[in-house]
Amino acid sequence: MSYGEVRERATRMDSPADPQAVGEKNATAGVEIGLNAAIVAVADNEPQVLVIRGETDKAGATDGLPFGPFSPLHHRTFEGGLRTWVKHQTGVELGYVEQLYTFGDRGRHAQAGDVGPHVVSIGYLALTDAHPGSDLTHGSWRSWYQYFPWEDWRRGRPEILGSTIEPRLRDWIASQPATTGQPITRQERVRICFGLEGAGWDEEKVLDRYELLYEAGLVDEAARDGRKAAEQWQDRPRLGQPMHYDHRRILATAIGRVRAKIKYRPVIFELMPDDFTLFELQRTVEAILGPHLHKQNFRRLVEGAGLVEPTGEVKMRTGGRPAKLYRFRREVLLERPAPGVRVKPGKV
Amino acid sequence: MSYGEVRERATRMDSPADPQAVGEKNATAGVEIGLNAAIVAVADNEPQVLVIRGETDKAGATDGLPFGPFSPLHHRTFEGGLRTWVKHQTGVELGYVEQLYTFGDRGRHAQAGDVGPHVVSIGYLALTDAHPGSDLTHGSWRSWYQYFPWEDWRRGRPEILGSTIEPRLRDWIASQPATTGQPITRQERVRICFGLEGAGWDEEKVLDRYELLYEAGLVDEAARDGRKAAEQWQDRPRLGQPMHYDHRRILATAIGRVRAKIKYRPVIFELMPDDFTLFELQRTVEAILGPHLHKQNFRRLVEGAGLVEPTGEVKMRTGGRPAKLYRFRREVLLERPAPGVRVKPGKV
DNA sequence: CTCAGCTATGCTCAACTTGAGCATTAATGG
DNA sequence: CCATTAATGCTCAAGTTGAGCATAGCTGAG
Repeated sequence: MSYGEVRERATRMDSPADPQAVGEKNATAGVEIGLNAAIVAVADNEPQVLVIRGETDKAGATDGLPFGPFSPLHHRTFEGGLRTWVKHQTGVELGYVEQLYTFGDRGRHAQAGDVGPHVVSIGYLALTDAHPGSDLTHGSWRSWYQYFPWEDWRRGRPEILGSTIEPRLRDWIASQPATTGQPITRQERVRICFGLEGAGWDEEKVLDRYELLYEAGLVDEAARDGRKAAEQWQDRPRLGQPMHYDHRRILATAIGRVRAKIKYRPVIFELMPDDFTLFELQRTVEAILGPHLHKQNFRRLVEGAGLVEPTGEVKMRTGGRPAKLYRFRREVLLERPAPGVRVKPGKV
Repeated sequence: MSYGEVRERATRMDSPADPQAVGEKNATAGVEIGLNAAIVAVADNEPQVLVIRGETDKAGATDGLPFGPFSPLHHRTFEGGLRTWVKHQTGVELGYVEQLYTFGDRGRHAQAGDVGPHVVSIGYLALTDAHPGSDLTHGSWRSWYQYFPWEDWRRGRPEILGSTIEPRLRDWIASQPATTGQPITRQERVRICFGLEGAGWDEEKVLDRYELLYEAGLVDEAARDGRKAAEQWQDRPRLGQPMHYDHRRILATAIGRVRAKIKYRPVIFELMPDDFTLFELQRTVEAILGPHLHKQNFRRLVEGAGLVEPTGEVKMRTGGRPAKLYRFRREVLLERPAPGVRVKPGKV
């Protein structure tokens, strides 16, 4: 299957304020299609995302997701186009690829005052077991929790929630106009999204949380897009590192999707080497999901679901008793309708 | 929130072979954006989808989904654009709206030999409790099982599976080239998708089943798109009514998505009147999902999940004992992280 | 060489959920 | 008034889940 020739070109990240820089062939049109990919790997128990470093603005360097124009003349399918330019641009061979969402809202994506060609970006999630640090020609790997520090619950509830996010959200709640016609109050939205007042943290609501922070004017992107920011919080610490355009939103979508997906599809193995110990698998799942999992139950779950089989080897030097090595059992795809790591967050 | 003025225009369905008919402003471009909506309602215990009748070809009239071009000049958001033109075109006020997928594969969407402007269509799912038969200005309501008869398991396993689909698929399996490099055989794909040999029917795999039938050349769209069809099956009965372009594929995506969604989001109530009996609710869920549900357990589930509350009224003339009327409990959204009708198909 | 320390792995148990069916209640139509 | 038809209530066995105790088998310090 040939997807046609591919133009190599710098990523859009190199010229973020210049909409004309993309898609010469389509420049006269009202609409251009761009593909954005959240490319995810796990290394050293950290969920890594491939970002392109942008130029430095007053707040420091701003990262963005890899971006490539889609030209129907060169690519037969979106996914084919994506795989090709990601390979050319970054050297990374993608494994699992899934379309996330098509973003086209004016005012959210574009810079303020944009009246030029409209860019519709199709967000993709891609998983790979590429070793971070290997042959990247552009871009670099970053922990996704840099951009979403409140999503990392592996060492318990993240500091930033109590210290910074909650106070700011309380202000936002307090400033709600009395004459609200909203079906649901700010207070209740915050409660649900952030699991306050006993509501429980739902690790899949990554996008909801980000959008709420955006709406409350608490992430840098909000101010940049012209949204009235919460004045009193203009100073540090800011809530996670911002990204170009709506890329952090796309990343939030991606994180939420992987977190949901690993529960009913064995995509976690896209992020693992061929052989692994059950605890390594658990660490990877925890890296993705955020919270700690109960070790013995995780083991029971994974083995019971027929997701893995022992290789017969053991891994020594674990720091304790040697651990059996396992591999993914592909046959599980033929046996169960929705195989996945059906974990629900428990205790350490 | 104003989405700007909207051009009223005939749906693309009126001129299916004329790619130039859409998006005058963008005609010079390589890419145009179209929005397709699978608009779903339930009436008389049938899941209905709003279709536009196309002109008659040799196989009879071919239906299509409502289609509207997206112009960034006129609409601020995709969803806003969608709601507006659906309202103008068909008179239907949409309730719940959700983006499904962006389709852009050449050769699948387009007519054979298409080298003109490329159309990227963004598929949407919309739910409404509009009464079929009410003020439709264009389009008409059709049971979605017209297009997917094998998905209707309410009266047991559909006839068409054993009588027609299985024999044809067996031929397809038998004709698999021996030198296959596929990781998974045709036989196993069929087994998983169609729940053969004890694999169990998964009502959410609507798209997988349709795509497999397409690949096997067993749906009319496959032959139309130039795919080598299974010669011996050119005659009737054909497998479900075909649709224009890739619209049946979009509808399959929509059906699969609703079937999955109602299990963890209370979207089923978008399809219900304000007050209803639990059995009416069950019938609606069954219409969507396909299979029969265990009545007492359904009741336990729905009440136990806090999804509904009694209105205090009863409905007489049920044919037996009067049934209590219930309404949707909106508060459930604030109480549970993922409220929905968590049914799993059981027996009658 | 031995034991403390550490991780892997095995096993148990109570609480809860789920699938299925029996039993009872309350209308309707002749 | 009774047979019929639904609606509704309840029980029970089997399976799942959350949590913790217990044992196994390395490594490194002393």
